[in-house]
Amino acid sequence: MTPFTVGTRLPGAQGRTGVLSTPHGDIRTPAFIAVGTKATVKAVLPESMSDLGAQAVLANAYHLYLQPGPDIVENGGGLGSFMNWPGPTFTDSGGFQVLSLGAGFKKVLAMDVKGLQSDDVIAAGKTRLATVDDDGVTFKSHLDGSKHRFTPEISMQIQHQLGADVIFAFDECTTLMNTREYQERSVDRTQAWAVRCIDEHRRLTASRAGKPYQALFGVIQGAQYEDLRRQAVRDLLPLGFDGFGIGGALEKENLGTIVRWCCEEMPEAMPRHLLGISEPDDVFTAIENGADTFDCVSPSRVARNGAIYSPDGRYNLVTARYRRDFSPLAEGCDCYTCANYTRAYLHHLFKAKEMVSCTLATIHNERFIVKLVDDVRRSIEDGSFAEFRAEFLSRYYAAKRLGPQNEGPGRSSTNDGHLRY
RNA sequence: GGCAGGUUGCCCGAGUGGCCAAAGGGAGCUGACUGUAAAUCAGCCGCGCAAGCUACGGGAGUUCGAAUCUCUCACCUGCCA
Repeated sequence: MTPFTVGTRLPGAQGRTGVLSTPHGDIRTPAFIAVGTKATVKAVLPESMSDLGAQAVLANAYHLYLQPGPDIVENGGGLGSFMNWPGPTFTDSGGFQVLSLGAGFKKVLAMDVKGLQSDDVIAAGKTRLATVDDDGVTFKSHLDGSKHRFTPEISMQIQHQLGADVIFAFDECTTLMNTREYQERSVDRTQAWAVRCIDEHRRLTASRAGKPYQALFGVIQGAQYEDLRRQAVRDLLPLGFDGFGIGGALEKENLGTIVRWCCEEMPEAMPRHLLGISEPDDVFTAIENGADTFDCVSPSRVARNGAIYSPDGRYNLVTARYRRDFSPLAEGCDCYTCANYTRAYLHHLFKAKEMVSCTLATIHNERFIVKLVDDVRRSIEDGSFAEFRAEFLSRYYAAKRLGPQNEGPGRSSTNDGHLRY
C-alpha cells in the first residue's frame, strides 16, 4: 500500500512530480518538509507555517521521547493534534541522534581530520553520549544525563505513539570518516534493524486497528560507496516499506550521484525522502535525481542566527551594512515578513535580541525554500526545469562569483563540502 | 574639618615592580550553520604592513625596568565630627 502517485516525469533523469497521500492530506511533490523537532517549528506558529505554504512537518522521536514523552503526545491526540498542525506529519526515528550524540561529527573536526579514517570520532569539546551495538543504541539524555536505550522495536513503539503519518526505520548514520569496513558493517546493521522495524511496525499496526495508517520508510545508508548504496536498496526492497529515506554521510559534490544510485534501484512508485537537505543548489540536484520530499533544519536554524535567503544568495542580516536598509528581506518575496517589515527593522530586532526577530526571519526563510520547491515542481510540469535551474542558480551565486568586494547580499564563502545527517 | 578608599582600553572590571598592549565580561566587527545537544558556535577587537608607537586620571619623581612605589594636583566614594 504505497499511497504515492507519479505525475510529470523529468526527461532523462529520475526526477518527477507526484502526490503523496496521507491520512492528514496530500503532499504535492517535490515538497520541502519543514522540521519541527520538538513538535514545533522553532519560533513559528503552525498557522504561520500553513500560511507560508508548508505542506508537512517533521518531528523527532528521540527528542519527543525524552520530552515530554510519547505517552503525553499520544494522549494529546498524536503529534499533529498535540501541536495543532492539521496537515501531514513525519517523525524521524532517532537514528541520526546516534550519530550526533555519539560521534558529534562537526565541521571543525572534519577539517582537522580530513583524510583520516576513524571509526571512533568525537568532535572537540563534546562528550560521547551514545554507543551503538548490533542490538541497538545506549545513550545518555542530553537533557539530564539519564541513561536510555533505543532498539528498532522501541523506536517503532515510540513513533507509533507519536502517531505521525510517515515514520522512519531506525538506522545507523555514519560519517565520511568511518572506514569502508565500518560502512559495510553499518549497512548490514541498518538492514538487520530494518527487518526488525518492519516486523514491529506490522505488529503495532495490527494491534492498533482503527488508527490512521502510518507509512514506514526504510532508510538507505552506504555513505559514498555506489555498491553499498545500491545493495542497501536491493536488500530493503523486499521488506515491503512504503517508501525510502536516503540518509547518511556524503559530500555535497556527490549528492546528486548518490541520490541517483538509490533511486535507480527503486520502483518508480516508491516515494523517496532525502533526509536533511535544503540548500537551493542541493534542492535542484536532489529533485533532478529523484527525491520527492526532503526536510532540513537549515532554513529555520540559520534564520534564528540572522542569515536570510534571497534570490541573490544567503546573507547575514546582522551585519552592519543593513542597519539603514529599509527594503524587504528579499526582492519579490511574497512572505508575511517581507510584506510588512524591512531589513533595518529586523536588523534592529536581532541586535536587540528581541524574540520576534527569530519568528520573522524563520517565516521568511521557510517561505523561501517552500516557494523554491513549489517553483521547481511547476517547472517540471511545464518542462522548464533546466532553464529555471540555470536562471535561479546563476543569480543566486552571482554575488559570490563577483567576489567579496561586490555589493548586494551574497555568500562570501562556501562550506567545507561535507554534509552531515 | 578628620580618617579611609578609589580613578585601568567604547562600557563594566581583574591586575599592586619585569612573564602587561594589560585577565574576564559586555558592546562592536566578521564568519559559519544541510534527518536541531543551536535565539548557537568560531574568529577579530589601541594605532601601524612592519620595525615600532601611544596607553592604566594630570604632572613630577624613584628604579636597569612602573598600571603597580613616592610626591603633588584634580575629581569620586565611604565612615567620623
